[in-house]
Amino acid sequence: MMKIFKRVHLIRTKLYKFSASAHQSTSHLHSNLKPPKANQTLKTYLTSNCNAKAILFFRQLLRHNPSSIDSFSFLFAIQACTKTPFSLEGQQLHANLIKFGFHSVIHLQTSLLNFYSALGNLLYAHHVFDEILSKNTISWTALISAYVVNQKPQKAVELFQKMQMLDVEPDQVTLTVALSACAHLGALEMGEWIHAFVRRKPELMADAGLNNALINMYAKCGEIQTARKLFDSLGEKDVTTWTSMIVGHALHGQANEALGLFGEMEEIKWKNSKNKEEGNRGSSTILPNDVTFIGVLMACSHGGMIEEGKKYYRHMVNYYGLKPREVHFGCMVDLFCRAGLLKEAYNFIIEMPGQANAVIWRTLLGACNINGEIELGEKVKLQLQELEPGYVGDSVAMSNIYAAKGMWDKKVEVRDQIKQLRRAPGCSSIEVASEISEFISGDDDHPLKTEIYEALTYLTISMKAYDYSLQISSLLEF
DNA sequence: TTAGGGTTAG
Repeated sequence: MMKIFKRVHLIRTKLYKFSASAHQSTSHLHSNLKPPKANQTLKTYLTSNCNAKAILFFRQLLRHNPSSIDSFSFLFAIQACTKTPFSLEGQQLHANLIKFGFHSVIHLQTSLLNFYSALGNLLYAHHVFDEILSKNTISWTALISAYVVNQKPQKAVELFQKMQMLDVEPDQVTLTVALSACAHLGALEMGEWIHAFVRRKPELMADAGLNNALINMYAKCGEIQTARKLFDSLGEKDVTTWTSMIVGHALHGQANEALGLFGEMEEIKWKNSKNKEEGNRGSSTILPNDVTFIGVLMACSHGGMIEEGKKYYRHMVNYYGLKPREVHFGCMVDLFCRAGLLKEAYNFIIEMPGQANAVIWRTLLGACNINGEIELGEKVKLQLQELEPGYVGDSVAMSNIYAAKGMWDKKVEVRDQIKQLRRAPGCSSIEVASEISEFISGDDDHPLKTEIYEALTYLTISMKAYDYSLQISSLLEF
């Protein structure tokens, strides 16, 4: 163990020296550059979502007119890579901005953090954050957001607390992101603490996004009445305010409340269009979006309202012209499954455009388990075998279906297959520490488990960071 | 001309 810590220390020292020397040698360069016209073009591509064109244009500048590139050009180019995202091009930009001496420009660093987060690469995102010398509220928020977006809410909350300890003042965006983490975790106490913090500052209380995040947090933490009270108290409501509340009611099985709110939303729209005909000015119209319909369909599904669900689905497509996404198909399958209409669910999956994902098939497999549908269950299991062959849960569900019907031979057969699956080694992220990695996976109750995990985490970060600095130098050609 | 945001099936 000591050897690992020493190694980690050595790597960290090397990295620190690498990053410090880069800052010293090049940080003066960007300040002398004049803002070029080229940035206008880059920005136009970016706002019209022509991200590939933005990258190609940047490449042309780099090859033929590098003196016209400043830190703004890099910023727009990184943003173009983040939106799509373009993984390799973004990393090449990272390498090039180091070459240009822009690596300690905080706007670029924060943008890079966001880029790596969009790739799902939290190690690099965190490493870019570590390299920021004077971390501010925005860079902290970007890091916390990266962990939330990548489904690590616990880490996000820890960072939010660390930020407080370091006396970095959170703003409305930080609090919104932190509330999202609380909602994911069901961390009501922390959510309430944030609400109390918000109440003390009038400028925060006026922020629409923050209020929406509060409604969502209360609803997800089981405090649906508090959520509704807050919702009713808000004067200005946007589509997300309505959607958050509809989803909240739907999750609590309150289908009538959810659908009632959706009705109110549409009523405002009707009133407004009538006002328009009569030449009066009404309040601003709020159109439901595709997420609103996820809430509506969830309400129908949780409330066992099959016909209503089908009706709203048609309404979404035919009246609002919204294109259903995979998630909407999933809602419909869930709707049929909860009502025990497994054939309908299966037909819906077969007829939906594109390939159904594993989650959708798994919803049906779960329903087959509850309803003892062996034949259909086997058919669904074959699909899942294709999509995610190593997923043990599907085999467990299948073995339960057999067991419930007393088909013990079949059950034993599947159980044996599960054992085979488990024999495959778990994912060990670090080769050098494979021994420890295996040791942990075999002993969940080990008294030093936390310490070992900590050491492994540090080691992973350091190794990755080292590898990252090497990659940067090999990527300098763009 | 700059960086970070909320709602999304199981």
